Amino acid sequence: MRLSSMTDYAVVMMSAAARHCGAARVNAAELAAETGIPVPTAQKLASLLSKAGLIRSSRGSGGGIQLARPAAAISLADIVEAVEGPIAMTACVENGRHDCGLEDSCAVKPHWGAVNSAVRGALTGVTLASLSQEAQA
Amino acid sequence: MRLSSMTDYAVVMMSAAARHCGAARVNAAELAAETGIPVPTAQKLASLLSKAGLIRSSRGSGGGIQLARPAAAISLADIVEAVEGPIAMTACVENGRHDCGLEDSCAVKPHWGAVNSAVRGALTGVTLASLSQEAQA
DNA sequence: CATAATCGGAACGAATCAATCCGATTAAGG
DNA sequence: CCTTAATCGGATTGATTCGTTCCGATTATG
Repeated sequence: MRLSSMTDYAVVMMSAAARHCGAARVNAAELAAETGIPVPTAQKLASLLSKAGLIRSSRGSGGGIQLARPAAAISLADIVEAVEGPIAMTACVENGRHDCGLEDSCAVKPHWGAVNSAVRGALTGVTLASLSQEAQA
Repeated sequence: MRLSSMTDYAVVMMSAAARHCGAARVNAAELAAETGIPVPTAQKLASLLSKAGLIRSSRGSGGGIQLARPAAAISLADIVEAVEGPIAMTACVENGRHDCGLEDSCAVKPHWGAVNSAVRGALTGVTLASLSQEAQA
């Protein structure tokens, strides 16, 4: 019940990118320096986020990345799914995996779908824009 | 964003125990045989669930375990916290851990509390009684 | 056309997790 | 009161996944 470090870094990185939204392109190394994330890790995250369509990446010298969507249109669920894949609490609901050993006799299995939807809804309700806001403390 | 196998097994095991609620005591080996969970794993889970106060264990010959509370009063969040510890999406909010490297400059940190509450609320809304119901499919 | 800087994917090492085994404790039965 | 039986509890081993790092392919610039 804890998201991986990669996802945590991805959220921090996206938040930093959101603050740089004005600047057309920011390279991954710059974001890494600001956030403290190791540079290779930031590059790997940039690849994942780019493939997921959350950011647009420009190659070549002077290139960099920028948000593909407004920060308000990017939810925490999007980032989690981009890094960790589909949100699935259990291996039962994964497609093609049948190593549970119970399968049909498991009375709990049919209920996981509702749980997944509830958790996903909770994460969808949090937008990147709200995460980028400064703390009110 | 996936709960561990131990938690998955714990939910299945608690569901099986709920169905045996009529029988005063059921030993862990019996539940393991019904659910297909390895016996040593079931024993370890029984220890965790007992320490968390979700089940009552009776030692000695003829002993076993039984639910400490009605199934409707046990939520999925209780089981998750019993096995995996407090629900915390990130290591930031863990008490005593300060290995993030960002700490104060992290603008995202203050918002994780709300996310944790949202997810925890989603899990609290699912009771063991509803999980024990047969599938309506 | 040559150069430089970037993204993309693949390989290595470390840490956590899951499963297993053995000892201590406890209640019942003779 | 003693023996027996069955259970919890913690410690060890192995495997899987995660995190990090490095190298090659691509692309805009000078």
